[in-house]
Amino acid sequence: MDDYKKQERKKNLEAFTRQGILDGAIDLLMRDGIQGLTMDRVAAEAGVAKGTLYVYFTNKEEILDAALDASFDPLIRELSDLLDDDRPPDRKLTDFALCNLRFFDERRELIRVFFFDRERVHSKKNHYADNRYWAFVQRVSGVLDEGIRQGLFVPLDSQKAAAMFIEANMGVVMQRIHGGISGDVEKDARQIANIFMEGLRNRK
Amino acid sequence: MDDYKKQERKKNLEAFTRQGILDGAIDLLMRDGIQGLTMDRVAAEAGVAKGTLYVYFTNKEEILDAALDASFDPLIRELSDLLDDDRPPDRKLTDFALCNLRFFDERRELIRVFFFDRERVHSKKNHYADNRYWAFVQRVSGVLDEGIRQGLFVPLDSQKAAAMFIEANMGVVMQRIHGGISGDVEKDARQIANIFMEGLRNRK
Amino acid sequence: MDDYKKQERKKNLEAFTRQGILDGAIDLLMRDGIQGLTMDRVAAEAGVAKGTLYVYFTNKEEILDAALDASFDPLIRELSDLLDDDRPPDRKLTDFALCNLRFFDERRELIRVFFFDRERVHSKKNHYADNRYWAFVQRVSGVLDEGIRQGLFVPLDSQKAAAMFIEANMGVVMQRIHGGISGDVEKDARQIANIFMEGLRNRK
Amino acid sequence: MDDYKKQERKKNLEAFTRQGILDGAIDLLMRDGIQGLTMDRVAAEAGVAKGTLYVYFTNKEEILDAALDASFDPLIRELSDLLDDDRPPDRKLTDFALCNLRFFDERRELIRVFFFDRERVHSKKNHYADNRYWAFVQRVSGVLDEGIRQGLFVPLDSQKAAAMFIEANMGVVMQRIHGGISGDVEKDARQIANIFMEGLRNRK
DNA sequence: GATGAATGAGTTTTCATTCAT
DNA sequence: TATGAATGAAAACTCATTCAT
Repeated sequence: MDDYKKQERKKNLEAFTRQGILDGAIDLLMRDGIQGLTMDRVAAEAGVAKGTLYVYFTNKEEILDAALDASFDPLIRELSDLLDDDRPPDRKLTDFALCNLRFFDERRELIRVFFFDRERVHSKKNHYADNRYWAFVQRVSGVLDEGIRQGLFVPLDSQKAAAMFIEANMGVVMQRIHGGISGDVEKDARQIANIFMEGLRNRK
Repeated sequence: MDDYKKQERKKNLEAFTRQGILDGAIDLLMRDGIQGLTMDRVAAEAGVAKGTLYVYFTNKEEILDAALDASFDPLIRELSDLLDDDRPPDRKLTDFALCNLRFFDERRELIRVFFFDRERVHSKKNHYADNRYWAFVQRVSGVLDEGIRQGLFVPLDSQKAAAMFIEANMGVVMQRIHGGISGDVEKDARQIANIFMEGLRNRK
Repeated sequence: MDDYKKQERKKNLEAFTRQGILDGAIDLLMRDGIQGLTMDRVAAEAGVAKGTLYVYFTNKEEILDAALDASFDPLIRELSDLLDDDRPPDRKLTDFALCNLRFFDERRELIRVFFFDRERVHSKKNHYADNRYWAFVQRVSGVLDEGIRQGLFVPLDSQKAAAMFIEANMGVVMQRIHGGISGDVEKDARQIANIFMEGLRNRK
Repeated sequence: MDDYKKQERKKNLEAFTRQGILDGAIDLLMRDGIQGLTMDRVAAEAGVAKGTLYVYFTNKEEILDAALDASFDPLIRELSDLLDDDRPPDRKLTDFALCNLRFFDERRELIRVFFFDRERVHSKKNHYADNRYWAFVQRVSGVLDEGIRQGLFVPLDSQKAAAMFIEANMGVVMQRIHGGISGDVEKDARQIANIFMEGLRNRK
């Protein structure tokens, strides 16, 4: 076996162990929340020795960060794709809401993590997840700007509206979880987008 | 000194120490977040011995709960009063937003605690703060129902809309804090209420 | 009121408070054992302030000692009277056992205290309860000596036999408590005395 | 080194540390009694960090239990063997007493622990040491039953007699310790068994 | 690289005792 | 004398991290 292949294999093996640790951490995170994430348990869950964790990560925080990243990755990717393509702005908002609702319906434990993550976020500058959050605010704000430019939406502070929109989504997610997920996702998603686009006002 | 006065004074003294502990806890909470709240630090901050904490509170959880309660008490009271009086529903929404924005502008550290509280909340049934949160969802939902009854708003799932509205407020709060509190409060408050009531749609 | 009367009254009052504290301690002792005896609880039980305990007793140990003394006082007195009067030695042994069994049947919580007291006893020289225990060994030993002198019992090391006899009583007490107090007291008492006096040997 | 050996060595090392902790705990127990058994001191005595204790035992109670077990193990084993073999019943009683006396002569501090253990025992159901105590009562009771069957002993409540016998042993142990261990063991053991078998009565 | 035994600083909690009023 | 608020030393337990193998 030549050196290149050897190195390749090694790299794969490493990636494999690293992923295993991360998977264990994510499982733990979804099961017991951030408080339940101890190095002992991560090691046990991943089936490696405690010391091994420190071979792949410098400390607990790094594992936590990576696990959080990985947890939200499917959502992030989906939302990203959605915002990237060429649907009309109003459609994008509805689909954005739909994605959110679906994601948390299936992973309701993550809502806790989501909020907690923000708590961590604000205690430490330049946190990755934080950046990601604000990146989404930016992008939704871009969608709104696009709608404004197209004359679809009224001119307004699109950044604030974007933040509002994202949070409003979380509000409905919490409502759904709190109430045992009543009502179908599509209807709720439409309502979110609707209120944002049409408002509550009855124009008869 | 007669007995009544003595007892009165004692009661005041007691309340004083208790409040001191609570103040210390709140300060700590706002400075370092929930993770920074240790009994040692609370005692130091309040200028009492560690044991004294246990004279006034049965355990750490009680202090935390009381501190959280106390932190949000001014906001809760203000919002409560506001929702109770006889303004028209649309005005209530604007004022609600205004209160929120003002409160967190001045106590921006509390936003972290606010979110974290919810994290704690969902891991433990029947938490007080949780009840308080959902009580507000209920009351805002009541305002919406009133507006619907008056023909002011279109009929919709008022509970979900209420949750959306409250969260949307938090979204703007975070925006303001993130961006260094740009723009005046009234304008932002009006925008929140506006989007909810009128929507984004440009009707030319 | 003259000075004498005043002082008398004071003394009575003092004795009254002291007794109240002791009564509270005894109740606590019987309810929760020695581990459950804290100064806080004694004060609450006695209906006085914590500080007051230190007016009447120098420290916790003194209260504990006094309470233990008082707890076993009825037993001590009864056994004392019994050993003092002029029954024949063999009768004394039976009656001794009977007293023991009856006492602990009604106050089974004290058996724990009894054993624990010995634990405390041996960790500290010259403990009162300890002395009392050995005093009883002495007196039972005296009864045996009397029986020996009368030609009733065979000559033997009466001190050791006395200790054996007292402990054997405790053994049956524990048996009774363990088995839910089966069999009547008189029969058990007679058996204890019998075995000691007649032995197990079958002489056909 | 092959895998088997490695694992073997590891197991030994582990057992070694565990035993070291236990030895420390036992020493402490014999020196200062149960009250003197704190995790800090056990760690210091065993020459390990406090945290290490929790690697090998889940909590203090487990250490205490294990230490008590280990302390009495030699006695338990010896008594067990003795009761198991085929000596005649009366011989078994004498030998039982002899074992007891010898054991506590050499480890006189354990007598405190022995009694205290019973205190703990009765405050908590299904404690191991408790079972062990009552198991011995059962087995001695079996010896008595055997003697009765053989026509050696008079028919009586063998359970109660067994409890008496065991406690009587403890009485003599305490006597010996109290009096500075006067008289030789054999004589005392014989006396215990004798009183039980022959009684005190002088038959001329 | 992988291990896992060992660590020890940090955390919550208890409670006998003191002392100013 | 009586009070009870305040104390602080001491106890049990946790867990991220290190390091020799």
